[in-house]
Amino acid sequence: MASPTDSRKHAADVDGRIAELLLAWYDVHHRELPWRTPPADLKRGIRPDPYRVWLSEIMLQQTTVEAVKPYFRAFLEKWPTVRSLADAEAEDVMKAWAGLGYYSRARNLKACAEQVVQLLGGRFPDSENGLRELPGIGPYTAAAIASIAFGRPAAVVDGNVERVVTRLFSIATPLPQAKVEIRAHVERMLAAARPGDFAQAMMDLGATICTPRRPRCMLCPLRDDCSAVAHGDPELYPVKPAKAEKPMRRGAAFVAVTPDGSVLLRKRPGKGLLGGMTEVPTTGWTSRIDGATGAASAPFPASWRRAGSIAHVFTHFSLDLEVYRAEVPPSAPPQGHFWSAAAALNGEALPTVMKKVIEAAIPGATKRTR
DNA sequence: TACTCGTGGAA
DNA sequence: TTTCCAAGAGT
Repeated sequence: MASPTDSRKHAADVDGRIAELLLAWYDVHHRELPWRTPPADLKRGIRPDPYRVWLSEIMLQQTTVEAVKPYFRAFLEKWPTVRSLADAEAEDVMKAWAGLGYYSRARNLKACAEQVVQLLGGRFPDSENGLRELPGIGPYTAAAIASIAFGRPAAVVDGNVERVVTRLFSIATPLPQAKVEIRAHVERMLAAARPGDFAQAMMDLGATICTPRRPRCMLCPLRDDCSAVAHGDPELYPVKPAKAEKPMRRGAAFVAVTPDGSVLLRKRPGKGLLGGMTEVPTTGWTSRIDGATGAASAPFPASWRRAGSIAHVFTHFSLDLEVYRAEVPPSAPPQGHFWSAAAALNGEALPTVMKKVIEAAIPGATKRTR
């Protein structure tokens, strides 16, 4: 009969073996990503640039690697250092972020860069607690930067880690209640000497092997230690609560265009949905409309004609917008509005939903180069 | 704790 | 077509 002490020692052995297997797999199978310092470089003493680690982690929040890549490259080209980003115009940052979604991240990104430069001498904090003080950096991102950029043994728990760990240990507790238990497991496995590689290895495993659907268990380095593989179906984990149904919202959008192709735009409020981004004039997005009501709610009288409609899906609601177009002579813009020249349209801080609206009214308008 | 907050790709 | 959901944070 094993004593409690023996039991704990056995558990520690298992955790240590898992970390070693995972790191050995990562050395061979790690993904090569623009923001990543590969393990061979780390072993040669090359240190990651905290600015790049931070920038990538903010962009990667709830966003796929493939979506982030071009934005990461563009940001690094425009603003190679945290100081250059701190000195940037906020509007230029929003323009560069347009299309990536979750626009509060862009506002917090700029605010964070300013704090790092003005309050911290241009250097990111090297501890979780220090990082947590900065805007846009929560529990996950603080742990990720501390471990990847500074080699701190922080427990990095993201969606990948939640999936890998709940499967490894058959944790049936639903998220988010299971987070405490997941974190405890990660902290025990962390004893390894390579915290940053361990975190990135867990994420690579989750992204390429231990996937949400149809996990490739036959290729998994942790297969022999995985409780879900041994006892049942890995796809059962993690257990998540049922999601709420998305309500439908409706509205009308108005694209006023001059003979030379300029389009009337305005800025949305700084906070909330699409905060700080640019849009064409629209009605509210709650009421059901008909054509007469739509044209009557335009920003000014004009010969508005239906140009079609667009559908867009946000995180918590779906939106149908009727699109109206009017040819108007050049004039002073209404209060709070501005004209964007045809050649400048593509560079505006237009979220995807607004590019859809403008495309419906003026095909090709947002795809022209400046 | 429970909402809010985007987008596009995969199955 | 529908559904899921991706390196979460702020309130």
